[in-house]
Amino acid sequence: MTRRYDASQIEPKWQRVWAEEGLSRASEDSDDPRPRFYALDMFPYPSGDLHMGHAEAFSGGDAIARYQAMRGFNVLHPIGWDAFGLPAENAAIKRGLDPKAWTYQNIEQQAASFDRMGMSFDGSRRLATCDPEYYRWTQWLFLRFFEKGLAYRKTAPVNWCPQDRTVLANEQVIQGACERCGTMVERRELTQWFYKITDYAQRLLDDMEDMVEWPDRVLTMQRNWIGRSEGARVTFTIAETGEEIEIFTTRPDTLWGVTFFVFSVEHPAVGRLAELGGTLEQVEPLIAHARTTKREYGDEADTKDGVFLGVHAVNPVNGEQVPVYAAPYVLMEYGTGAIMAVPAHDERDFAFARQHGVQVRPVIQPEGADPLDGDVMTEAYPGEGVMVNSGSFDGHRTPESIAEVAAWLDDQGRGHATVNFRIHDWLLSRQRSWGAPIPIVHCSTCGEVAVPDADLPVELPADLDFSLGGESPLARHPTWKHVACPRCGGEAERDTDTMDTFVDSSWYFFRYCSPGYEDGPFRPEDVDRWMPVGQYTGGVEHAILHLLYARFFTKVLFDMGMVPFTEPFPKLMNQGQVIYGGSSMSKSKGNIVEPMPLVERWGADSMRLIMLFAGPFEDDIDWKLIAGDDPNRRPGVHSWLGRVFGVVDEALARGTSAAESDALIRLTHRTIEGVTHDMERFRFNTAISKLQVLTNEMRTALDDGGGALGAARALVQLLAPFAPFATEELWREVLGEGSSVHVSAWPSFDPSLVVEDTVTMVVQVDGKVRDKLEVATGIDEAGALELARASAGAQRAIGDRDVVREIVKVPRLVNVVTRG
RNA sequence: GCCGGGAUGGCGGAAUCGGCAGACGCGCGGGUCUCAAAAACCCGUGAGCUAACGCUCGUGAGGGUUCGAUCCCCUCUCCCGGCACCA
Repeated sequence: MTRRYDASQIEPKWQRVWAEEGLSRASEDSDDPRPRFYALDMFPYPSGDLHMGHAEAFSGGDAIARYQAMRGFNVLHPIGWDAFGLPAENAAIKRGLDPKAWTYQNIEQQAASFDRMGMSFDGSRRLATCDPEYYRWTQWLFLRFFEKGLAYRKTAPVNWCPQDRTVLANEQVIQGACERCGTMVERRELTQWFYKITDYAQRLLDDMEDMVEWPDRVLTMQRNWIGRSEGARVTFTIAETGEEIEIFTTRPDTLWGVTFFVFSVEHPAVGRLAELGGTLEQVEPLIAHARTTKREYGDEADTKDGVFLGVHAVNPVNGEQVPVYAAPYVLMEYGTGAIMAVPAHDERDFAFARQHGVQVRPVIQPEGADPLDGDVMTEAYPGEGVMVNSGSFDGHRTPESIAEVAAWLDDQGRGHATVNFRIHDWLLSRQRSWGAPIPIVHCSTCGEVAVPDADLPVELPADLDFSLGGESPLARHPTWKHVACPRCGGEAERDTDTMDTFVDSSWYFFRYCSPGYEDGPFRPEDVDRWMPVGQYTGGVEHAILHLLYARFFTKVLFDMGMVPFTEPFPKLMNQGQVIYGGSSMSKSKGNIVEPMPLVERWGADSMRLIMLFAGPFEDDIDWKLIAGDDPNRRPGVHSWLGRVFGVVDEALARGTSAAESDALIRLTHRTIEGVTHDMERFRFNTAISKLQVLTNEMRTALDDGGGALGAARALVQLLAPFAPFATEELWREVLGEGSSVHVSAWPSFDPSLVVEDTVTMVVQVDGKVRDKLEVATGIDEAGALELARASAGAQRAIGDRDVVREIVKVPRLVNVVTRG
């Protein structure tokens, strides 16, 4: 009597049993002999219920966690929520909801959905970054950074939405407009808090050399973001005022080719110099434009835009005076916000020079080509060559001369070799109220004063008014900010900004090691035991921000002696996105497919198998292509699970009364080997296909009257990380095991049984397959050749032509080469 | 523009120390069962030629290396992702 597969009967039952048994709890028992494994998934943001992206990511992460547990590891697999941030506040503004209630309600819903999906999270370690007992330590860490000078305040330009009257993060500015109301944002100078990540730029770069188990694209993105350039800083002088202006260049060897000088229009000196030069009228519109408009890139007209300021710069290497311009093509945020322009050897400078009629003077001549002539050049020459018109450096070759000139500048006191980074310090303050308050008190006598550790957390007040107003709800609160200065006791005000949510997520993985710890963000011994993370799983959208910040935090904690390693995530795995019809799912496109209805209809096991069988884990899944448009169509993996129930049931019924065939035993061992190998490389799709092959062969064996009990046990165990509910049912209820399949030992294989005793040998003639022979695996070359020559297919193809060569690769192939 | 990754049946994908291209699944076609449908199960399914045995073509395009190329090399086209006036 074959048991029918019914997920709705099976899944809620085991969900309950596992919770009662505490199956997923990591062991802190010091007598536990098992090695530890930390399986970490990027924690979700609690806006609404789980979406398809979560279903995909966590299906993979959970498969890894369950696999490692069966491999004999004591697995830590925690979950939490990245729970501060804009959506909660927007819900409050738009719909008058309490952000805290909204957030915790969503967390409960997502937690229930995770349970329903069979995720093996250790529920005793659950956290949310908006819990006061969590952000207490976010604030504590901020103060440690502050003490070290790694958190500081400075005035910087930020994105300001005049409609919503608030600062926005860069991510919240879409094509120059506020993501919420569509208003063009302005740039405003505001005093903000920063983390000094630039101090760690070189180390963040260097340590990537050893991170061989990260995806290349993520490493590349981080390298580009850090943007290291070697070059020199050179000091120019404004002829009319005598003030010195430093520039950064990667090509000091072209200094003798400078024919003009350019400030970014946002450079603070521009207004003053334009006034002096009598060109303020022409310059002002450019400055105003830059202030209110997001830069458009790739705009040809913009590249050549610019205004002569009416003043001149003195070139330190030859004393020449060159005209000074202000132009939008020079970025305030890179280098010093001012450049020396060498049109003969820089594309952008060349375009600008031709537009404005500035001289082009080549100082690098390509070897073995016609000499460059500045008057007739049609494009810049950025390549290598020999220096000319460069004083005593004439005849020196680039690129070697770059360092030579830099060293010479240093000797002369006119500049110095340096390294420039593109990365900026991390602006962490937000004029938002659903975040961790910055634990600083501003006192008119004492200045910036740290809130004493004993007074942490600085808690958010419960009664914030989220209606739109002049200042943030926190700043507007009638009493919250007014406190006594911790140092002098005088009247003072709290900082009313909160921290970027990326601060919250830069250390949550440490907290999981010591849930509820009262004496610090984590207990160092716990972190020492569990970390670094064994496997980190999450979306590639965090390739730069979160992963870079978390690496930065870890290095700072290392320097403080709090953790014994400098990289938190040696292994990183990025899942692909779930898209629909070639583009991302979104409300506006109306193409959102929800995972939970799928789970209710077909079961969590089927949902997980659909996700992992669809293709390589790191590739996108186009839901339209793999599932079609009919939600009631039975998924193929669901039918397969039904067949698995059939074969396991039948294998048990037959028991040992019928012998298991040698072929099936060998296939079972090959499957164990193959699936194990695939799990190590996250090739879930091919692992599942191997299990399907085994299922099909078991079906055949049973239909032929044979046994399949050994194969059945292996199948159930190997499938357990993917389909935890169905396999538990089969393991305990059908196979009658006393304890969970998820704590059973991952099956091992006998290498001697992995090798087939016969193999198909391909017989080729002139590289084309002409016959296939079944031969013994251990066949020797002479034997193989003899069989091949004699085969009907080879005879027919060779005909009466001469055999000129025979290639034998035992036992797989013989290729007979003819000439005829 | 620069960097990274791709292109294989109707579809998702498999196979790379160079050696049977298309595993596994979806879809589709045919069949069994059924009054019928669904489900389940069985068979078939790259294209073309052939009565059949078989043969030819085929992994984005072109070329090269090789007995043999989806795999290695060169040139090109297109697609996806990231960065984007970075001096």
